[in-house]
Amino acid sequence: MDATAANLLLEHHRRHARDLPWRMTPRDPYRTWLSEVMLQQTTVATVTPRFLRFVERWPTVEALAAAADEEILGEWAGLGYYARARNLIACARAVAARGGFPATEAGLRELPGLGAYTAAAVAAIAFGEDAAAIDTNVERVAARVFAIGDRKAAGEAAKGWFPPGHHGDFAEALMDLGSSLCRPKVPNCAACPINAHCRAWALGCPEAFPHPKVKKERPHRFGVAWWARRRDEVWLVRRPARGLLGGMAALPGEEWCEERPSVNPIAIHRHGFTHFTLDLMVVPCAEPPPGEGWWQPVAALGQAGLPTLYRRAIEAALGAEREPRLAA
DNA sequence: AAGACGTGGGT
DNA sequence: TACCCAAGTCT
Repeated sequence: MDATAANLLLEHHRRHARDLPWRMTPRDPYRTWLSEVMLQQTTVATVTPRFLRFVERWPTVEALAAAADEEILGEWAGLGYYARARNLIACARAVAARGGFPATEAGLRELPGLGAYTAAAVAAIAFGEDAAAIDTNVERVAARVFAIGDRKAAGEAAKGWFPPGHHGDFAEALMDLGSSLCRPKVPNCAACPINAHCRAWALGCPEAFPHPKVKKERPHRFGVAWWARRRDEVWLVRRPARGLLGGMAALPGEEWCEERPSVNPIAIHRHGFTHFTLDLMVVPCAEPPPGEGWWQPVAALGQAGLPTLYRRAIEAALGAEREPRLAA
């Protein structure tokens, strides 16, 4: 592919690169790794404040490795995809135990939570290795530049495009381009530094590449969450370590199912997950259900580390307590 | 290898 | 409103 286009893009990036908090010089492997994991399927706008809190609380991988699981999971609460946080903990401890991050893509790839993309990104950005980090932005930009419909094929084609010695910068250049100009919808091709090298632009249909993903329908499920109150406290539990919201703080409850349970809820919270929609029925009960748990002061619910599902459900229940007439 | 896995913002 | 999508990984 065209080295001219690659150089134009790098030049454009040097002038227009966004000033993001994980882009310090020299690049810190810890911050590079942490930001890359946070950014998996998550926007820069969402990550930025959370990243700053994280590195203020745990400035080094050793500090993170020494923290308790619940503290880290609580700090991750609301960010979603909690397997990332569980892998983050395991990864930090493995890295601390071996005395630092592996400096190669292959070594990084062995760590929990580092897949093909993240291992390449950290190797290239933090260690200067010529590893091609192919993410959805790179796939989309390449799909348009080369007019390739298939995302994965476009990503493969992009590998030969990375300039030797500049893989980290080039990956960031492609990602910034993908988020600012070469957006999924309504790309701003007129302002693109490489539009003269773009086949999709020449064809007059940049939005036709890559081909759209096939969408599948989201089933509906129901859940019961027990609302056990005592003075100014609520009974919370910790969910099982694996699976959906694994290891996170939660309201106690039953297994979720396909049929609407016949209960008398104080509030119903509808929550959209990636692969299904949930109606969580918050049902008052006199005593906490059997099992482990703790009384959480209502005034300190913000420090409970609740994922958004339960934070919202609890807000709805507290609102219903205050305004019974508005209850569903 | 297709499905599980969260959430918030943009349109 | 409803849908699309985001710096993916794991099983």
